[in-house]
Amino acid sequence: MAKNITNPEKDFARWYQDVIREAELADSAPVRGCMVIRPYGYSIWENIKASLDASFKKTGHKNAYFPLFIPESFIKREAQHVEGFAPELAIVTQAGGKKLEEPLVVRPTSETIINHMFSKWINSYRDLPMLLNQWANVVRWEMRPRAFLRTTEFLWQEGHTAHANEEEAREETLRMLNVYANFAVNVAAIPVIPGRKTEREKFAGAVDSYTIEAMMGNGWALQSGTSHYLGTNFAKVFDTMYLDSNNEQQFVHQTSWGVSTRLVGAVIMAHGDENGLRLPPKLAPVQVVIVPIARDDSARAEVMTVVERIRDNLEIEGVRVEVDSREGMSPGFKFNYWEVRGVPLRLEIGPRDLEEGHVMASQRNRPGRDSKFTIPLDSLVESIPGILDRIQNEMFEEAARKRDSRTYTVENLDDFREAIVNKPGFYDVWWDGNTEDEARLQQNTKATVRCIPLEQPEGSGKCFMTGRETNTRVILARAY
RNA sequence: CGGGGCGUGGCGCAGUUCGGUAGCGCACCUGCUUUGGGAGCAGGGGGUCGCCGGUUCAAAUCCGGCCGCCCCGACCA
Repeated sequence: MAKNITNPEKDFARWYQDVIREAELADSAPVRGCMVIRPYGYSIWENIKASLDASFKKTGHKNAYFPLFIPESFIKREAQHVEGFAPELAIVTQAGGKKLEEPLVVRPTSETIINHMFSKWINSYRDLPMLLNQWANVVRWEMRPRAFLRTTEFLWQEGHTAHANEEEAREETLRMLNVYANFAVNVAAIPVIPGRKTEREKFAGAVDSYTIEAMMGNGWALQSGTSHYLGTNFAKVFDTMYLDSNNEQQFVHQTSWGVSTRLVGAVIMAHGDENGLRLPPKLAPVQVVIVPIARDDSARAEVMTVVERIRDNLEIEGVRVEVDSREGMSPGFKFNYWEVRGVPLRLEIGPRDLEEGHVMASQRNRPGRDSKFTIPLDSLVESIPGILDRIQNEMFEEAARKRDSRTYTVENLDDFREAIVNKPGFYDVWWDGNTEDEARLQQNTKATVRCIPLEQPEGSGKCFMTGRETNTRVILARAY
């Protein structure tokens, strides 16, 4: 059992904070709710960024940057938008030593300022679609911050697109949701359920919101990415119009979509175990750590020659590798050090291995003795990429198994009330409720409708809350 | 904002009841010995005890006020 890390079975929230501290992912800042992302945590975010950014570019988007400050009046133009965001705005009223004519909002999201600019840049149907993305920080003064999951300031990307008609915009909305789902599954090794948000849960200002919902280690849900069809809601209040081929003015149809540093939290909570972090190789800042073992100087020299050659060859293969040659620390200490940090693969190389012609390897994702195996020295370098792939796959399979084994169903609210406490997880139920039913559900159980999965089964049944016959199933869960 | 808890070297805590020279573990520094699952010994550095005020010969400790943090809830990427 790892020192300084609470058992996740006993206290999951505490475990989460312990892992963040011990793995040196982040530290709290002097301002409440704000977080310093430390180098190791930040490099996980950089890997997330690099992967998504490539996908955005592949789907035709270009990066741009819009300002941090937004005139307060912009936020107020779209009724739903202002209602949703007003309570959590940080507003600058004074600057340059005097009171400002108009207060400036520190952006909570950029739909408004982007529409302001789009309305200048878009004139003709030939300007469409306009496909932009920005990597930025935003500020939302939430009541209950949690590291990575809900910080006052957070880093994210927000895509903003404008299209000639509803069909194209809706297609874009789902295309980007799919980009997120693919990232979650193939890169973060986290299974997700893509679905539509209910009226109650959708983005302030959207016509429809879509989400990917992931399950964390305690059975709670985490909304891990969202994609919105905004319709013409913002276009109408910002006059974002174009001239169509019939010489008629039309409003653009828009989308916005985003993922944030919350994804780092998702990776921690979906994969971590009682010994700390476990990182999927595709996101791990260090994919392979080599711990050289030597009793004396002459052994060390011999071992290091081999270790350095292996490191250089792995680097040529594109593997992110680090040699832990720190002196005065025992091998056992180093093993634990890198395990807490979730490094997927460890190689131990000492005089004994050189004699026997192999190295000892340990896969972080496997428990106990199963984690250790040997790799022949002469085929070491070429076998590593395959092992990393194997770890990546095993981690996804394990997360999927865990998720599936904690996905249940119930027939009525009373059963659910008990079930969600005794067996936290996803509840896949028939649903025909309205917004009031959702509110009642949350009051009674603290759970919410996470999404209406895009994939719906055949047939019908009785809504677990209203008893009405329906052909819609939804996922219920407690959520972060 | 409601309910609970807590502020004492970097981290975790004891000391507060009953006022009397600020302590322990980990971490850190130096040296020697160690190194295949969180090394040992010796020496050493670091704290105006959250802040302000009061009582007192004397306050981490008693009194008054303030501030902050954490956890649980309402809100949310």
